[in-house]
Amino acid sequence: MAEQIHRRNTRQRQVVLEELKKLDTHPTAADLYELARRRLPKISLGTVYRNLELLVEMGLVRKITTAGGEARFDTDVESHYHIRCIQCGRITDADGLEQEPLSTEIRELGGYEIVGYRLEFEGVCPTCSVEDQGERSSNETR
Amino acid sequence: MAEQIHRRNTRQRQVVLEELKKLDTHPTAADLYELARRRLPKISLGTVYRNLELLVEMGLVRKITTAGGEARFDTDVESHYHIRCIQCGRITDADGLEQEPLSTEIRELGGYEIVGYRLEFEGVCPTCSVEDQGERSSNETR
DNA sequence: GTCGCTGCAAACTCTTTGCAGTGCC
DNA sequence: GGCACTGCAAAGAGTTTGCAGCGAC
Repeated sequence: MAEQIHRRNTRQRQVVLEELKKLDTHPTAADLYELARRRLPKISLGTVYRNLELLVEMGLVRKITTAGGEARFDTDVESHYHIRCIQCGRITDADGLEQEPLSTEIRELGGYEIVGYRLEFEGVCPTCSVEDQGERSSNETR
Repeated sequence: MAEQIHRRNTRQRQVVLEELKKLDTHPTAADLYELARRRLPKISLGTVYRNLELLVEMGLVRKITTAGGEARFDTDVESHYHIRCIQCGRITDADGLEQEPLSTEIRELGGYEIVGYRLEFEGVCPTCSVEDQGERSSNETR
């Protein structure tokens, strides 16, 4: 269980991690694929996924799974909250609010052994907020 | 925008809602499809999805999108927290903890206009907890 | 009779996986 | 040189959608 797994330091893995570190925008796997492809035109999406998974296992990357669907990735491994734009899905760090450790009172809930929690704020990002103003006329229910 | 949309009260819609009301287990669309099929053998999964979407729009059903992937559904429209089993994905209501209204201080965060938040507890459900005990030998990393 | 809804199947999005070849250690 | 990793492509899960016919109102 605690056996050391051998990992190679491949160019693909380096590039994925480097591109992710450059950003603070919480890109999706597809975003990173596009960025990595500029440097390694033959890299495949499967490789990006496999490397992100490994990097998460190695503790270098955090995978953010929000209500929006696609997973997003982050090199800031420290725990912090996220804000999700309910219109475009963009994820931003909630700076200023540090994630509080789980209350020791909440170790058991509904028969579950509680190990953590995820808090996610929902809102409208500045970009979508501006677009809303301009789209008042062509508004649709869906 | 506020125009009245005419909706028919179809058998399929009734059955989906009735089956959902019977449960407090937060079934997935596929679960409801199976249940509905016992009463309407020809119902299609697409119809279940379409009706769930309509019922959500009508405010009769809540859609729960957790970190786990599949959406789950609930007729308890009142806001409350959920606990997700990190092993089997089961969702349970966090009884006893009422969802607190969003603090008036948090109306703006990182440039976002904040409209809400979602809090989800993570833990191991009673069933998986028991299984863990019995599977200590055949444990795998993945 | 109208048109919202249905069943069916195909399509779509995101992610994972099987395989044969490649290149890191 | 072994084998972790790659590119490619196909498969998989969950969900949506186009279409012709059906049935609630």
